[in-house]
Amino acid sequence: MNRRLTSRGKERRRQLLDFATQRFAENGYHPTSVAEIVQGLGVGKGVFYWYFDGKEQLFLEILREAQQDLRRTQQKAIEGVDDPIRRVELGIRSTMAWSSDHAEYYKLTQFAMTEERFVPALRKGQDVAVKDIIRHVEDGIRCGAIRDTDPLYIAHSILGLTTQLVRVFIHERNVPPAEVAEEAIALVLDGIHAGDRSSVTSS
Amino acid sequence: MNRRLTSRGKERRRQLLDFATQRFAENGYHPTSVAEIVQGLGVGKGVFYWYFDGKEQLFLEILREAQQDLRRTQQKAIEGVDDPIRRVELGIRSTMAWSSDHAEYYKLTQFAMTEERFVPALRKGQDVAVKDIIRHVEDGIRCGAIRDTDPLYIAHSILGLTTQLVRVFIHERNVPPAEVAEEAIALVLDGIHAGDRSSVTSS
DNA sequence: GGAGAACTTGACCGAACGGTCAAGAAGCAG
DNA sequence: CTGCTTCTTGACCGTTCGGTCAAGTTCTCC
Repeated sequence: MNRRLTSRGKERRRQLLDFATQRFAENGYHPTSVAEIVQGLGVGKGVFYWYFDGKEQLFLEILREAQQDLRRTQQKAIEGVDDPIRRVELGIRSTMAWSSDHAEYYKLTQFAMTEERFVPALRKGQDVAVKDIIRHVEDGIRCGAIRDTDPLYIAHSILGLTTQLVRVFIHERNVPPAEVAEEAIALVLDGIHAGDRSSVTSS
Repeated sequence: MNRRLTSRGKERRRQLLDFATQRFAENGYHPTSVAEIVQGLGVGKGVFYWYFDGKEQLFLEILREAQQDLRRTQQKAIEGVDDPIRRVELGIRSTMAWSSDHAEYYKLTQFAMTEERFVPALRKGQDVAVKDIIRHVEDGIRCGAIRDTDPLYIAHSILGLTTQLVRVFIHERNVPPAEVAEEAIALVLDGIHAGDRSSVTSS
């Protein structure tokens, strides 16, 4: 579906994307019908199919946009920083901030993983994220700042720990993202063991 | 729906639960219809509604059983062990083993989080898991083996890191669970920083 | 063997879904 | 105003879904 859109058209498309995202996140993909989406905007059903091929394409579009936006945010956050540990730190911090601003997107990802047809789109995004982290981790290993373990494990550990803390503390408990980021970074860098190895945890 | 079931009845119920679990995991909850489930067992539709109130109750039942089974496995694994770090370790190890044997449940959990009506059931299970971990963490803090950070953060960090490694390495890459457990434990205990603090990582 | 409980059948139902489309309104360029 | 594209309407369609139920079969126990 590639249509020439006027500025009014682009605006409509945005409205549809935003409202659908909100409803999908609040109530789930399947329980949210196309009829509900267009009713929510007070327009006819044809509007929806003017801008999108169907419900599925709309959903994929939402995923794609979110992945793109998060990655841009992360890259902006670490640009100009060389220290690999620092880059991981800033990546976590910016992810927490972004996730706090885009709570809706989390549930969409969760759901997407449960239906085969959405998995490929999702995997694409995660692969990019992991590749990004791995680059920093490998730099860190090379310069001796990070333990010499398979970077893939490390990258996914960071991803998993971060994701869970985002869900539980930011989305479910409304803890400020900066605060959660501090804890996440401390745990990522030094684990749960007692005995500080003085990670440079600037605040 | 509380029916007196003969042994034949119990067997049927099991078949329905198992087959539905498999299909939900493979293809998603919504795309799997009740009709498909009963066809898969070669029985009439009435059979389904003899044993369950509906599709939703069936799904909740599957979740409940899985949570119960995992917890029993964990408790069996740590019984008789006193050292808190050791208990966390064994908890992770048994979780990895169980997850490897029950790959289907992972996707079900993912999905359940995306629809409001399933969240309460899920939360109940997670709360129990967190409470279990917290008990060990508090013991660990008390005896100085674990850093003095909010146990809630630590518990969720462990949960999140473990969950992610399970998904990526056990479910997606078929790495042996024992191997993944080793990495998880090392990362949980000591973080990603270089410089071993000689966690007693027995193999 | 008889009675009642446990189980099974499958046609059927109303509702809801994603999606289509002929028709028309609104905006804009010439 | 004319003609073209963009945008909007909402009735309508075929399909599928979760769920019901009257009827029939099988099991159990006395």
